[in-house]
Amino acid sequence: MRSHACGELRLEHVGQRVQLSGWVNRRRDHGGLIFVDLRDRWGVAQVVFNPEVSMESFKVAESLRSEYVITVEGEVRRRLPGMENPNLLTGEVEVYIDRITLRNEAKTPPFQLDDRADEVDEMLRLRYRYLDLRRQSLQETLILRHKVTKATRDYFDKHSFLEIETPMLSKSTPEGARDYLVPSRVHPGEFYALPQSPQIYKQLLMVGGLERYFQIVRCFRDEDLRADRQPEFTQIDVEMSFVDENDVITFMEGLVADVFAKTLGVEVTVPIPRMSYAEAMSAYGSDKPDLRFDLPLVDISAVVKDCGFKVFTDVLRHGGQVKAINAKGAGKWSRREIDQLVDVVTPYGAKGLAWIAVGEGLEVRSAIAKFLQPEEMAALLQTMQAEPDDLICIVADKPQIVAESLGRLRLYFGDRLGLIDDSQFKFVWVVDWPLLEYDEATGRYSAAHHPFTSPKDEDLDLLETAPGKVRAKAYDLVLNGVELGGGSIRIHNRSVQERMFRAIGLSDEQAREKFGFLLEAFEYGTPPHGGIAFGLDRLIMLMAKRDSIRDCIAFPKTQNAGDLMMQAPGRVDDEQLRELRIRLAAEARVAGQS
RNA sequence: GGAACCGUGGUGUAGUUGGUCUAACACGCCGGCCUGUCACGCCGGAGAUCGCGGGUUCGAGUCCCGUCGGUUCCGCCA
Repeated sequence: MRSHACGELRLEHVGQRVQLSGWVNRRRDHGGLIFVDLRDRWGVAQVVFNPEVSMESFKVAESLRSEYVITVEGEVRRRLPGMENPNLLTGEVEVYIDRITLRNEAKTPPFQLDDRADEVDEMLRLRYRYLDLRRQSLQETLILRHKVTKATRDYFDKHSFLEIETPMLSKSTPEGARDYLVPSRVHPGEFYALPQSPQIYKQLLMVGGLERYFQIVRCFRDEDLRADRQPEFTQIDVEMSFVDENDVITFMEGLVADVFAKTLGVEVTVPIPRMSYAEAMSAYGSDKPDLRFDLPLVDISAVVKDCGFKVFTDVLRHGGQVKAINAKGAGKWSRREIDQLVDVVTPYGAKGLAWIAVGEGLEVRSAIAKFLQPEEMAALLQTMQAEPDDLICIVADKPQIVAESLGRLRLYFGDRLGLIDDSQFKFVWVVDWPLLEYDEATGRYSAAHHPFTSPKDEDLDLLETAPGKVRAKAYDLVLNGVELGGGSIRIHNRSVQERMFRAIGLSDEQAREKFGFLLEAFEYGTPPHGGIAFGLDRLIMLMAKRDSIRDCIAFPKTQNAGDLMMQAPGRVDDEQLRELRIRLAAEARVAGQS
């Protein structure tokens, strides 16, 4: 049905007879002459219907409408001088049509399938996703996605990795995200869980001697959605034997550099800088710092420790800290604008936001000025390297709250003050993560990464004495303030794994029940191993400069995990439920009546 | 579980404090004219009980409550 793609026609094809198939992108009817922009995946070509060339084709062309599907044949000609269209790659030529076959008519689409559709309500576009997909901007991200996975497979293949599939029907494990469950018909009352990640399988592949594994694999987490979180998403999943942290990091830097070079033509400088978790939290108030701009958090505890402002001194007396950021240029903002900044930090637990606006000659405008001695204020300004028009924002609280609220305020200023250069790709490895984090709700420690992460050798014996101080052999790759993925060197020794389980409050009995097969496997000569997983959807989102991973997935779900096109999820027949021995609770039955 | 924002012809928007709103504009759609357009042009036309339900009021697109859908965020996401 085609000899050429619409988008590939060039001057070199002039004089050739071609057959094209595609959609009517636009029709321009001049009465005695009709132009049609014919579109396929490869682009757009102008085809011309002239009654002097073919009255029969011309008659058909008069009835064409947007999105009609046609096949046309004719001769490629160079456009008349002055009639070229420089906006079109095919703009120097056009095809004079003498045969046309109407393959299918089309209803008028519910929205116009051009760039203007970016403004159309996403709800409508998701209901007609198959129409939205015809648009160039969406096709571009899917093409990029293909190129990225292709480059990824090539890279791993070149380094003798094996792509190995792991089960989708798996088992629910404690900890981690909520599982998607699949009822078993054969085992009434029992459920499979869809994998949150193939974590244990890939470790067992290492026990199985496969040495180098990767998989581009779907993962499922039944948690609430965000712009960068879908209930099903894709990971580039990797595991290697006989490696340490440095090996995995270096290897993945090679992948990133290779993929960016081959798909975007962007050179990623390796090695990618590394930053400890402690440093990231302290300087940027985030475990995924956006390094496209500076604006660091500065500890001013020492400067204000004896000042007259009780809020600061009380916090410091109770083990808190006082930190500040210096927003260049925001010192000129109105009182009203500055006062609204407090709304940025209160959702993260900050009880308030103190600020100092710096004017010409370093005179200050601030509600807390009266609590500070002149020399304290001078020291503060010097610590913050204050200049005219600066706005110094201060939060005093527990370290965690200070970090999070000032970290968010930093991002807010980065956006508001235009500090972010969108064209950049700023990578950073965050390393030396804590192994465990204390959960105030349960009064227990839980795994910060996952319970198979190896402690640093030198911290191993803190596991029982000071669990919060143990650092992990874990690493996250961060790009432009987004967590691209993370991994770790794993525990490969039964006794260490048992100590880890105990540290997170799992009894030996529970550990054996849930992970006995893993503990047993560790007794059969398990090699040291480690790995990582990258979020493919997020990677594409960042590479394509999109704000949502929905733009990088062919058929994404809405915030309440629904599919507006398929109307999934949906009710099932009573018979299906009977086979599964499942009976709906009363509230589920009522909710389903619609 | 919580907070905020959005919902007006097919699409995108306008609609000031409730009152010629008998709902406007652009695009699209339909019909007519047009042989060099390329977001073609010109002329004409159709198309909306303002998401849904209640309330306040003499009067609601506009105010209030609820509900549905969507988005962003908090919690959650080892």
